[in-house]
Amino acid sequence: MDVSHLLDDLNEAQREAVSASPGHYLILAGAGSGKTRVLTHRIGWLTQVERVPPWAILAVTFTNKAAGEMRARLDGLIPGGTQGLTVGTFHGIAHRLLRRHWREAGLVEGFQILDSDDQQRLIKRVVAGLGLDEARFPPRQAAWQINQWKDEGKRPDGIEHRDHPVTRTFVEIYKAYEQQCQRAGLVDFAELLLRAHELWLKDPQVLRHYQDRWRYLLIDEFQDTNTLQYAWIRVLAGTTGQAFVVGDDDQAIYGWRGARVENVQQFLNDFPGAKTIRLEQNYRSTSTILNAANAVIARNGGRLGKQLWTDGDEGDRIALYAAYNEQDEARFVIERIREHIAEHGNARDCAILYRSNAQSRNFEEQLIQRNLPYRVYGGLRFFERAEIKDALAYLRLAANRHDDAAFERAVNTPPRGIGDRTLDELRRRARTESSSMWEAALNEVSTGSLAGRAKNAVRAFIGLIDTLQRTFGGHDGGGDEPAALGLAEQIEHAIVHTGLRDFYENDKRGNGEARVENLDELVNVASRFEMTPEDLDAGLNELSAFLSHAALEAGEGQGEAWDDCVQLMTLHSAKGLEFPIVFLVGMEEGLFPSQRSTEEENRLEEERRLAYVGITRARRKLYVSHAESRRMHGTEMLARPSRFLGEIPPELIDELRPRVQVSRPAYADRFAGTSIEEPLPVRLGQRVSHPKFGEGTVVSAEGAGAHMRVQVNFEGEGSKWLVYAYANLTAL
DNA sequence: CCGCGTGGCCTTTTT
DNA sequence: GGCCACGCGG
Repeated sequence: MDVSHLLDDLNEAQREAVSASPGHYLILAGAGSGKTRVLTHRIGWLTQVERVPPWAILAVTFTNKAAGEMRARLDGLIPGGTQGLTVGTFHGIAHRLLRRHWREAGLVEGFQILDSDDQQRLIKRVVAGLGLDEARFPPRQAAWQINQWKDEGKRPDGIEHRDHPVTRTFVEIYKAYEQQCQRAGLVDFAELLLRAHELWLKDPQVLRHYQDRWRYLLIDEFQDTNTLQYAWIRVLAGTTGQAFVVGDDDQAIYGWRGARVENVQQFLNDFPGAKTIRLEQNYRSTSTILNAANAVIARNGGRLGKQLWTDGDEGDRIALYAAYNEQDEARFVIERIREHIAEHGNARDCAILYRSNAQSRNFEEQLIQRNLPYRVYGGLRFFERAEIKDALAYLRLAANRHDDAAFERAVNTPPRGIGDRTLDELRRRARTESSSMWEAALNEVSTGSLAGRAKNAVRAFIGLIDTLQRTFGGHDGGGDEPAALGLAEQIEHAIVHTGLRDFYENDKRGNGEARVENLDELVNVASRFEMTPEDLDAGLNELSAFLSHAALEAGEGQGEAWDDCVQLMTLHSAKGLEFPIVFLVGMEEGLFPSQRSTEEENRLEEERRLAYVGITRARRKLYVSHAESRRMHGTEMLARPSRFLGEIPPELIDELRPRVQVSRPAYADRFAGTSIEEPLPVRLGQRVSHPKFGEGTVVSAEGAGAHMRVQVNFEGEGSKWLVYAYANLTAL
């Protein structure tokens, strides 16, 4: 068989990876080095040369988008040859596994998935139910902690320091939350992975089955794996599986959400005989851009080491613009974009990348003013919209009465006279009888102490859900059921008969019209929905499959990627993408690197990797900019240029609009962390006294001169930001 | 139950 | 500055 198409057009390192002999491999793939290509061609090689049956291959990605791209490229590469191949996200694969083995995993058959928003609401109610002070145990933080524990594979009984009062309380919240989920048949994202992992550990037969099946494991973005995902791969690989992991330690930017770059190093220890192959030739950027990226990332310690190179052009120098303020910065960027478009370029060639979402506003305002089309990535996705979740809550409730998260959402949206008082009563009853809200409602209607009006309202709601289910043609027992409604009809029916549509139509808050459109779109989406063979295989019904799909794949943000629009996004969302022209904006100390990351070396290095990611997004031309003054959180702040700018070799930079002020130090010295630091009037760690707040310690400072602010951690009062010039602090 | 005023907060994001 | 959660008054 001719397999030349698998190796032609590959460089030597890529070929080595694609055609590697059996064993474990770590592919260190630099930015733009053809990583996806290597992954897909490796799969082609395995199936066509090594004669590995496709069903023995498992390819894991982090996002649905990445999984979809891989599938599409495989289809192009090995036509018809991908039958039975598993490509999916960690969560998607865990989900399928649990559907198939729900009994062994200790779940109910029709379990549903809780998204982060549902999870947080549920935890909030758990915190309230335990009688805890929400100020001392914020639901947000509790959710974060629980997810962190789950990501580390920990159940309440396995948590250390449970004798510490604060930890103990969080463990209690965790326990109570777990019980609620179990009773309601709900599984959150982290739980999907944890359950699947536990299933393997406690059921050797199931594990054996999958170890025997998936002998070839390919993992994308390996540097982003967390503890549990890594454990998952190890268990699944067992002693027979072969792991081919692809990643880049220099692009690890998700440490804050539990990803462990250390896993890359760990892999070499844990997988016997693992070999490392480096992909360093870059096919994306000019050598100028690569040299800048290499120089910046070289400042990080503990790297596995890689040096990007290209045999392409040197290209333009990097343009640096020092703006007066954030508006001047936006004006500069938009002007360059206008010039580009005027020279018959496309708007979509240009990307504006920033550290935090709030920075998009300035650019959006000026883009609107100049009448340029743009698209902001991120933000609310389709299935995360309130009206969509409202509609789905009715379906969830019709499918499973004990889904408290859905009950709470549906019960009074639209308003039907079931207020907080009534709900508190139902919650109290559900808690004491450890039942679902639905059961509590039933009991309350028959034997409860609710006032007449409230009781009627609750009774009407129960009737509404029952009717809904009957109309759907569910499995409600009765002999002569009407023909079952299709998914789209069910949704349409629910939207109309629950009053949701009317409610949003008459919504005077201005966006009602858009919400109704979204509801209509939901019906459209449902009518186009098709179950995958895996869904059918797992024995899912259409509704369950659709609901899972909604939670697992929240859909696109606004707009379509293919329109000719200027692209605006955070540096994090830009990972994996590339653009001919990139504007890296807001390169200022305190913003990028962000204030909170400058105190710890680890976090600073992660910021630096983010800078590396940003620089390497650009194909032809990179602009970097910073503003000397910027409005942040409502106040004008002065900021020094980012240290990362100073880390780019000066000879690669073209400074636009050279500064005329003589009062400022010359170029190199303007950058923080290079040589001159403006002296601070206080030291970090300095003990100070404040007339009102008492004594405390200076923990950080930002800005300069009259605008300088310091953060002081006061005993008893907590930490506060104070404008140094007015704070009247005395050093102790 | 709704609308409005106030106070606190404030990186990054996918599943 | 802007968003969101909460509390009060109609």
